[in-house]
Amino acid sequence: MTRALQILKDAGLRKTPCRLQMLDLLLQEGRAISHSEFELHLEAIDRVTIYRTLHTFERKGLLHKVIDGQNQSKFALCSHSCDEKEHRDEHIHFHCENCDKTRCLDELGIPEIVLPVGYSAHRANYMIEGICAECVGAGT
Amino acid sequence: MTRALQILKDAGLRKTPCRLQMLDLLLQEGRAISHSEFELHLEAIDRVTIYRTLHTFERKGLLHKVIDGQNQSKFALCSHSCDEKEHRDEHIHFHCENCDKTRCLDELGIPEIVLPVGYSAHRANYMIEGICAECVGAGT
DNA sequence: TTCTGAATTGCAAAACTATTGCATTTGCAA
DNA sequence: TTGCAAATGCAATAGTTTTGCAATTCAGAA
Ligand SMILES: [Mn+2]
Ligand SMILES: [Mn+2]
Ligand SMILES: [Zn+2]
Ligand SMILES: [Zn+2]
Repeated sequence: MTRALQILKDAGLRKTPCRLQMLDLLLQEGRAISHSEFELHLEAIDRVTIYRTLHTFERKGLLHKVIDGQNQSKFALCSHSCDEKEHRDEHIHFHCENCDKTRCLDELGIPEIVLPVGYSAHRANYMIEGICAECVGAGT
Repeated sequence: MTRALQILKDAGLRKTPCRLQMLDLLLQEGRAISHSEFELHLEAIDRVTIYRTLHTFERKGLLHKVIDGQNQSKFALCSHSCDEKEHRDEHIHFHCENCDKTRCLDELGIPEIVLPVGYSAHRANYMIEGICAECVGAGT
């Protein structure tokens, strides 16, 4: 049984071509993917179905939305034990200014901050922009 | 001479009603403002002019773009010596889940991170979501 | 103060991004 | 194999940001 199929089973979701292709792309690329990038790879699939699948996957704890400062949401696989009840995706994200790819740095937690009196924190987002390992030293 | 006018002079920008009203709102609110919020306050001004003014101000180092938790862009006054050559806006931002207001925490720097080998950082973004000082204990 | 050219604006249109309604198709468990 | 809820495709709508261009306005020079 393929990895993508296992993920769908575990989430209690039906196996469909759109879902399998989207999971395959995410697994293969190992980074956050935008709606428009899915659209390019899934030629036979309707735009709307991709939007709906992204929402379903996010709700089920398969994906988390990554804010990378461009005006487009990207989505990355949740690595741990996220599910419908609770997401735990508090790690640093890296956006490459050269190739525009966005990656989860799962191993890097977000440093805690002491806030001014009166503020209370629920969630934090730490995003770094720069040049990724693939692009360093690679001209252009 | 009003504060807003002084800012325009210092930046070498012409005085126009749109620019003055936008700076006035930013100075009065002391927080990051979204395009749609400017649009509500500046009734006589065209949407497109607001977009263009935001870009101009950003380029001149008067504003910096703030990404809040919903991937929506907001804009806040630069507090220090930003200009056309260089922005220095590396501080933490706070987005309140209750009132949706976004503020710069200018006094809080962003903790540095050691990145995996090969990555190089240019800029960092640290955003906290939670409840702000104004909203804590204020029902609703 | 008046004049003049460049900067700024408004309006229309286009380009992008995301959501909704509904009829049809599909996956899966009984 | 069948029944039915879940998922999809398509058309339409809604929301956001950019672009082109003609008309207006600002600020410095005369
Ligand atoms: Mn992530
Ligand atoms: Mn700020
Ligand atoms: Zn890169
Ligand atoms: Zn608040």
